[in-house]
Amino acid sequence: MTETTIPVRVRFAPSPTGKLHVGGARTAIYNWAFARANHGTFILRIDDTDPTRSTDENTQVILRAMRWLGLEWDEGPEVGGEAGPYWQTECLPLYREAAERLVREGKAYYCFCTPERLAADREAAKLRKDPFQGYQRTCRGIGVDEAQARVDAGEPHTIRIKVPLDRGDVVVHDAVHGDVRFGARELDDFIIFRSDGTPTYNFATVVDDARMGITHVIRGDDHLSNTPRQVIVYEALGAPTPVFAHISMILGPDGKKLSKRHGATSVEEYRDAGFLSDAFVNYLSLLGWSPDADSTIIPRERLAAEFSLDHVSTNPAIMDPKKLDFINGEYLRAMSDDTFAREILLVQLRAAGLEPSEGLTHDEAWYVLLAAALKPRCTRSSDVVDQARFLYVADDELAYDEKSVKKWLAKAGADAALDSATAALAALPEQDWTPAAIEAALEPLPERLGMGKGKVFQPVRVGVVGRAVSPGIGETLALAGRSHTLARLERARSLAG
RNA sequence: GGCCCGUUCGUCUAGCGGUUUAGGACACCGCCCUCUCAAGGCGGAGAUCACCGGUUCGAAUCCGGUACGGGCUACCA
Repeated sequence: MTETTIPVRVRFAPSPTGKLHVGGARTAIYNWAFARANHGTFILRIDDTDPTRSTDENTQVILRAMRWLGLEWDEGPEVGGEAGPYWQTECLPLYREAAERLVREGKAYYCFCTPERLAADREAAKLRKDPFQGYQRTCRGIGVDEAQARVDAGEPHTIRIKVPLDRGDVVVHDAVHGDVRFGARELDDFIIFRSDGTPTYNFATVVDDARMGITHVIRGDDHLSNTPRQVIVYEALGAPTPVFAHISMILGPDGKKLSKRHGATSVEEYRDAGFLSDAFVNYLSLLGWSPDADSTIIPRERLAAEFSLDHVSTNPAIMDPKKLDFINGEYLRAMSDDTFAREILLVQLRAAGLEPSEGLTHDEAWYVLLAAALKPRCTRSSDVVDQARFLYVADDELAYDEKSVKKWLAKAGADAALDSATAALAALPEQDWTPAAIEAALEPLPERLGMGKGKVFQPVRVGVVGRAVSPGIGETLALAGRSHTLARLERARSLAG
């Protein structure tokens, strides 16, 4: 992007009023990637000024989600930094000081209008069809001494910013939208400090962003209209305005704002559903950004190296779960069998209670074989559980899928297929019980029986697996083991017609 | 009401005035591979670039308007 003379400092500032949503996650990813691509600093700040909705638990959930996403922050909670505090609730005195300083400097003033009065003014403006329905600057003319006296007397008051009368249009320099112009008449003297002594969002974030030396504010589109207000605050504070970058929203499949009724919305739900952090980050980063015309799989190193604001698209993106599945499958398949066995198989099987939490039920080679067999058949990590389940039930407790039995076992010829397969397999000694040897043993049977391959192999598969779908027959039987295979074939024989 | 933003295959996008019969990916369809299901390979269909006008020799690309969607306009963030 543009070359910057000062080092890049960006921040992600979630409100702990809920879990980390996919929209917030993408904002975090862009901030992180932008910092990395520009050798800058990525700051995490907790915007918890809303005490009624913010909770420590949510904060923890967000930190955990950030860690899971692999978005390590350089400054912020738990890691500290020069520009702290990184929690807005710890900055309350700072906001107060800043606001009072502005009052002293004549850049802000006390307002004694009651909410009722404001509502009435707004109503009146609407009635006379005044295009401007903002604050009428009622208290702007009150003398400094009088205002101070009323404040000292305990009269409820807010503090409002004083937009300079000679301030022209505000032009926001946005790295993704270009220059956006807001008419000077639209700006009103908005509240920066509430009567309860807390700062408003538009004030607190600017105080913090200025204090932290944020150079680029990358955030959701919903803040674009607030930006001119914030620019006024920067100017009052005498702080340089950062570059802004407003990114679009993420929508549900129906084109409406993403919400619970669309299914999973929080990062941890995706984690729990068996998505890989790398794949999830890859998918989300592509929702509104692309490095070139034809890349889909973008490792986070590449994202961190190539991310740039001028390739961020302006239009909202609809979340497509199918593509997420695809990308996740790609990452799964890209893993080595060994890694897949250790990080996916074992973890998932243990979570499902199939593998003991300590020790293993099979030897290492077995897991690698299982990994190789299952890897191309999974889109989510958790898919391995269902596919491996037949390997973890007792022979006499294996459940048979009704349709598969009907289609393959309860058919004429199935008995002959099972008998000859059993004979061929029984002749295979334990030490030769490998996928290749099993396939070699089974290979001549169809011709010998004068049957199609499916007619021979499918009854065997259903007999051992309980259903008609599994990895290749050699791998499947090798994984099941010799004795289990023979026991199951014998049991299946009774179901064959 | 006012202000602001957005609109390229179903979806994510490439595209920055001629290189475009608008490219890629997911999804979809077909074929190949094949003992099933995947994976993989090959191919196909799919977008009058929201609409209307203008600028230009030439526009998806620039300008204006309209429609639709979204945001802000709060003592929410």
